[in-house]
Amino acid sequence: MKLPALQQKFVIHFGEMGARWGMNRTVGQIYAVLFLSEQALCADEIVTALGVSRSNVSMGLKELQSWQLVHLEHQPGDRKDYFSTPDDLWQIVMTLVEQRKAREVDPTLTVLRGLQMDGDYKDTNAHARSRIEEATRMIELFSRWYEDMRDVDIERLERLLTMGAAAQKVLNFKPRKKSVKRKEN
Amino acid sequence: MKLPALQQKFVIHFGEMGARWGMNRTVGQIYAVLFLSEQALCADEIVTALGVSRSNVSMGLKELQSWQLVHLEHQPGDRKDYFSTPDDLWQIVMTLVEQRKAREVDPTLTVLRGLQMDGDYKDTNAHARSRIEEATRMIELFSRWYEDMRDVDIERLERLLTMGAAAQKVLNFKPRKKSVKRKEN
DNA sequence: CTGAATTTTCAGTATATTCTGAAAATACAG
DNA sequence: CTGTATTTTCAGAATATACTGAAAATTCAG
Repeated sequence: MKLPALQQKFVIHFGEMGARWGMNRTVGQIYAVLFLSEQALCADEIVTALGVSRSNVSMGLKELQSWQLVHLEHQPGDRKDYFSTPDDLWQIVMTLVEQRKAREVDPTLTVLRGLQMDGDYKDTNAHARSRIEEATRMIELFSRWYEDMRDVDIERLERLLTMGAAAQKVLNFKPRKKSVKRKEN
Repeated sequence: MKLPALQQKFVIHFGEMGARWGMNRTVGQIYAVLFLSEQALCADEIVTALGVSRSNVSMGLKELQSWQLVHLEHQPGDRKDYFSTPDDLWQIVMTLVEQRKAREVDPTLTVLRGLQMDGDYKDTNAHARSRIEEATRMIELFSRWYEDMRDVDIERLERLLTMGAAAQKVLNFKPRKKSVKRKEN
């Protein structure tokens, strides 16, 4: 299971990306290997593909399972664990979004609401209070939207995305807000 | 500029979150302090609010400027630099999204397209090729949607989000795809 | 049961990141 | 210019994170 050069590049890039997504490099790489593989792979195949220790792969797979990004299966007459990613890329994207929401957005909402319940809240200065409330409102808006959208399948989503964009263009006859400055990269 | 307990909690939470968002804890905290403050603050005020070193604040502010999340200004008759966050929360959210896209999505798209240009590409096995192509297509779909949406102002966005959700509910008379399993939190 | 195959755990090590204080650079009033 | 206020840089220390190999735990065929 030595990886061909091209797949190597893919794997390395997803290692870097994984690191920005709250996994670490190895976890990202393990995922990438599984993503490209047609068959489910066992831990040792991943070890040779990536050249990292067996224990590292074991920990990485455990993390991917906690993200619900890989699926464990067995092959008849083989005691090993085999891992694979869903065939449906859309499902993968939704899982990623769901997990990030659970790890980033939901706890933030909990904290923000908690602050507003807090005994000291009324003593906080008006400006800070209104920023906290505004932030809460905005996050709730997105959460609600996301929850409505969560179960759309990909064909419908494509339609909705196109629709949203078209609607936006129509509404946008009026002069635009100045856009956020972009950064080259 | 010692922070009241409630604001302290807010700041600490955004420190944790900042860490998951590719800044580090201190950078997140600096941002949180500025976000809650009505007036622009100078570096030393942030130092006392957070109890970290002056140089750490200096580096943190530099990073926040590179993310375009804070704005530097001056007060008449004062040589110090003062920093603030935009009043418009919507603009802040758009900046965050823009930056993450620039740091996560765009480079990935570049790599994926690069692989397909690569001399070895045709030699790669069919399954890996089709996964790479599928991923490219999906990321392009979202990028295009995002680019269409980028300049919407908040009132319009609220309408669009509501519209999208409503449209989704109407389309959803037909049986749903099974949803991604959710995790409690 | 027993023992081989396999996975998991974990203490210690290696690596990477963040933070600090001191020194250097910059900015500008007088 | 000179000197003071301010910000930035950076080498080294502190901290946090990731990785390994060896040992322990688990699984299951015989």
